[in-house]
Amino acid sequence: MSNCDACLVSGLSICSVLTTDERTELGSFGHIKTVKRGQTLQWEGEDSLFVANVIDGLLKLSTATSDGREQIVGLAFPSDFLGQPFHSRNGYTATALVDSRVCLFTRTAFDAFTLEHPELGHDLLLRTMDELKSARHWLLLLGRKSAGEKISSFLLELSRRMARVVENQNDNQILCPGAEPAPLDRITLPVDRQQIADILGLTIETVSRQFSHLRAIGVIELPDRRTVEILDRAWLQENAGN
Amino acid sequence: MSNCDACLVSGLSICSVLTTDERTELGSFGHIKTVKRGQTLQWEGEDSLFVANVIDGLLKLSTATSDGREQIVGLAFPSDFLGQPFHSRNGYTATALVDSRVCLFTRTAFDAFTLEHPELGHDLLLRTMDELKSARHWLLLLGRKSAGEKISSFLLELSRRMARVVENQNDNQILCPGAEPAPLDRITLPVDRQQIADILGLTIETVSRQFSHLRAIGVIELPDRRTVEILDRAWLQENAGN
DNA sequence: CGACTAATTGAGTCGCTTCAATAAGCGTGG
DNA sequence: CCACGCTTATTGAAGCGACTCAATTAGTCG
Repeated sequence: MSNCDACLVSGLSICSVLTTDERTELGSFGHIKTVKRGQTLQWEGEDSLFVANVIDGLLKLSTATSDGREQIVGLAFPSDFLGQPFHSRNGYTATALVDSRVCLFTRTAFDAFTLEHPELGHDLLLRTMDELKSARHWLLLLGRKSAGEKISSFLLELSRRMARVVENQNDNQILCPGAEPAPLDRITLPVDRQQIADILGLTIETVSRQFSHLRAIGVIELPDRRTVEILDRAWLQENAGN
Repeated sequence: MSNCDACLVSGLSICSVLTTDERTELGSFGHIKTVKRGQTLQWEGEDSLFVANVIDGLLKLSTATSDGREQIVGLAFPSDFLGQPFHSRNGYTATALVDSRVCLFTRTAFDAFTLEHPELGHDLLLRTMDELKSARHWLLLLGRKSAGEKISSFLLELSRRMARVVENQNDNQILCPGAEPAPLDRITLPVDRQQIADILGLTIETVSRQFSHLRAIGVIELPDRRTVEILDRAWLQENAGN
């Protein structure tokens, strides 16, 4: 049983639509699980036994071909929902990119609870629609953009999402639904070059070359391999190919 | 006002979860609209004023870059749901590929009705999750598959989906939820080469060359430019790169 | 039958990948 | 604290797959 009142993401996660009592009830059959970096929470195609809220850390959602080519289909940041409610099989593999904590529910119990609380189902719908929207946006990126445009898009998107995470970490009680925090100009990359390649449908060498190129023309700085500093955001926006 | 009892897709569309009375109520503020081939039902980024059920025909859902590159992000077959409930802006452009008919609802009225009928919202959730699943599957295709694998995947997927449409046309009253009809070996392509290219993130020439190659090695036959006959389905499955 | 569009085929180019070598971080233990 | 080894990233050179540009052929419809 988890302590929802102290939950870092209770204001942004799916739980935020519930009353205190309802949240306590849902929390009574959820529990917190630690997922170590590299550990896989669920495998694509296997039985969908659990759903979860990400409390902190970061996970990648991925699919792969039988011969081992991988495509990352999403990233799950704190407060994101994870898993396949009402479905018997997992649609993707979920692996922790850094040590993470998730609030885990058995799928069937969560399903039943959702059916009794339509507002939860409604919030799930909105979240799923949002994910669908960004997945489709990513289709355009993968299908039609050049390597340079992919990198620019990635940096802008990451800057935006990381800002939300940081915002929530700094002050998780004050919530401004819909209000977007200012994007970060200094990003600590949560993923290595190979994973950037797997997100953008490129190779590690191409990612590296594009980074070097952006640095050479003064658009970004690379203080160390996990940090990107955006010097010319406008340039990135003009060259993201949107 | 539309006549739901005579609706060709009432058994498969989102309406199927409603009681007869509810369906009549929903139908009372829906109306049937004809969309001619090439006509656009909604533009990406504009106000989300309507949602719709596809009754018959076929529409493409697409996004584009500012310089005109297009990516098709989905196809809407009869009984598919179209639009952005609970969202103020359209997430994609929807254009009829052939003369089509849709059952149109004003978005706000549909939203209100959905909130009063949780089972409709629940069905919407399941459909959205399904679309998300296939969108993510498509990310793997666009990001990691070769042109040949893309074409193979496309033919198999199309064969599967067209079979469902034909099944429903032949006998729209007998419903076997979950039961998949046998995939078709003779497909009438609902799209031209350019649109196949826009779906697969390729050029028209590459699509054409891949088709020619498959014909040369005896995997398919091309009786005319809108027909593909699958001679060796197993080969396609082995070379679809899943 | 002739004009138009869609599709195919060919030749050449380009961008990304592949393969290979070097360099830079980073943790460990001396 | 620095040397050492390991992992991760960068850079270079060569190859190839898909694209571009261009010409031809095959359908389609008045």
